[in-house]
Amino acid sequence: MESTPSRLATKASWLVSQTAVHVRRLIGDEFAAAGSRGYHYRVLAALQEFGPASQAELGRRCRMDRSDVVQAVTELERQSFVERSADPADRRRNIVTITGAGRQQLRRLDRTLDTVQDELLAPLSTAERQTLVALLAKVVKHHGDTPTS
Amino acid sequence: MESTPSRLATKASWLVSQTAVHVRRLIGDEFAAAGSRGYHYRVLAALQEFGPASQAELGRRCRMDRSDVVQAVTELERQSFVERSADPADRRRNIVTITGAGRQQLRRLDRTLDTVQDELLAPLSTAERQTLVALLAKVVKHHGDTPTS
DNA sequence: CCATTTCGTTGGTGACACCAACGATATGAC
DNA sequence: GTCATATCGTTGGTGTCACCAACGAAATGG
Repeated sequence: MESTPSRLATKASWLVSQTAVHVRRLIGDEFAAAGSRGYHYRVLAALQEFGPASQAELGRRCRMDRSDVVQAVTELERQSFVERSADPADRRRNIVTITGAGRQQLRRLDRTLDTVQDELLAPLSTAERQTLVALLAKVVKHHGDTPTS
Repeated sequence: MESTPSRLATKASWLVSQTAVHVRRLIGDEFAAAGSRGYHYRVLAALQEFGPASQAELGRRCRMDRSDVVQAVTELERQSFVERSADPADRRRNIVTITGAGRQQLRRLDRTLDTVQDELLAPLSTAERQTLVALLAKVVKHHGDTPTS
């Protein structure tokens, strides 16, 4: 097997990107089989944990663009996993609510996601997994607090 | 600031993906300013480290699809960063060679990439950075040895 | 010699992230 | 109150990366 350039193999940016590729592969297949994708899971998770929310709030919580929330919610609505209703208190807003079927789908996605974590972190010990998660959390938090815009 | 669902924030897959998003943001801007993108860097790096190569070999080294190599090499050729020539020993192959200008571009991208590593890993100590790189390398290596196909 | 494989190429697809602009609505300053 | 400003949902784009199918040309192995 041809080896990859050391310039790449030793850089954190490359390793992160390639790991993310694997994440997408693992999740993509499983989610597609369930008729969902990453964006759908994010929205369902946010609704489950924080209750009904406007699309703008969902976007901020899930790190999604407003326009992508529109599409995700539309697709989830078509699958009867969420409901969209006008906010009487603020007529600009929609209130998005998760349904029973949505909760069920979320549980299903949660299960597959748990096995994905195991596959992804297979070569690491329990301690190493915790270390990796902690370090990545630190990086993500830092960039969340120090936004680009 | 609205917080993200704990389902997401605690999962390695989410943290990896979000970190990769930051990597793309950091690299994307800088590379675009230099008229390049990730694929271009990969090809230039492989050519620099291993010398002239066929497109198929570049694809295997850089984890790129054959068709994506075609486009990247075409664009690099248009910028005079590489040259494409037929392989006399195997008329199916092209031999791709990096040019002087290509080496210069690679050095430029290398520099910006170094500063990107610093920005990305800013919240981590030197020891933590090494740990993170080692853990990710283990994950990437594992999935490289255990290919999907 | 023929089946199989490899190579470059074309022309798609999908996921994710993002941007600009719009009308409708809410809010804050004055 | 009025008016500038900001927010919300929506539409309709764009770019990057990853990937797939199919093709002709060429090499290879049995």
